[in-house]
Amino acid sequence: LPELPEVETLRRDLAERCLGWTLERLALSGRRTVRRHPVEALAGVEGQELVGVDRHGKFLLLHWGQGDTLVVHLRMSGQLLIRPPAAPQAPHTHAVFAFATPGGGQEWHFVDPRTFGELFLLGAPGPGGERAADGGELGHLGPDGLAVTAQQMTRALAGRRAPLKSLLVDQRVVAGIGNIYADEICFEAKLRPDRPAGRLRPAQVARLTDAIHAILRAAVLARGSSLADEQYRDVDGRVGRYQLAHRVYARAGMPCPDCGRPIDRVPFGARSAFLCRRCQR
DNA sequence: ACAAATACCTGTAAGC
DNA sequence: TGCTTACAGGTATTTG
Repeated sequence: LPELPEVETLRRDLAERCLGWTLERLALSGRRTVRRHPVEALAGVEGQELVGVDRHGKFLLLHWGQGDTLVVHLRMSGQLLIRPPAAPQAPHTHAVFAFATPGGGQEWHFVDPRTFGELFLLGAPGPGGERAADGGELGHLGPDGLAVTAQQMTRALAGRRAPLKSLLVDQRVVAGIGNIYADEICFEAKLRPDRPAGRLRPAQVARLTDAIHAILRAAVLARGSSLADEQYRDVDGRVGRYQLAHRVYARAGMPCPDCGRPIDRVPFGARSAFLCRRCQR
């Protein structure tokens, strides 16, 4: 599912191929796709040129020529596909961006079976006319996972009794990590995901921060993870390959790559955590 | 202030 | 075979 590496792969592909394209029409058919503000607020983006593609955590930011920023979040099952003009739409296509391009025309199809994903215009007035407070709709996000420092992690973890994994997936602490990469990061750092977050020694916080950077960077290089359902696809519909490098996630019973002991699956909230009891303390 | 639980969804797989 | 149930999980919201 789309976490930081998958959204960063999307960002890079769009920035490489789509800058300078002019949005001629944005057709929104999904009833839940725009829900933070009236859908009409997006009409103003039509006619503008795509001038920048940014990312904070799992949020994709599309910057347009007249200063608007359209935010895309794929949540669980969202995909953004580059398709030729008037290409057939896959089931659950909720938005179609039609562009004028140097080559003639292209489309983006926003596909999202589970409808958790969303689009919104940064700073647009909400249903009651109110605007988001300081920092906008993204103001709650912590530092991006690729840039977070050990000092920032130390501050965020201090005094917290919650399990380490809970804080790794808390977007206010560090933005971009989800269930898959939290387990992989804990393994890389040799720390149990269920240990209290506030009791890490400075050397362990440093190891954790290094692990965050190393795992996320490696996953970006591999163009993200596609799980068994192959739900995650890039703009061309291709799967990632970092799932081949997973060492603990969804690998219960398989040998730990470092010590050979079978990987454990332990209940974690309403879900699970995967870890090696011998290598992770 | 913090922590834990729940709602939101649908496709897939497992179980009977 | 066909049905029911459990599970996958990011974020906002609610509850404790």
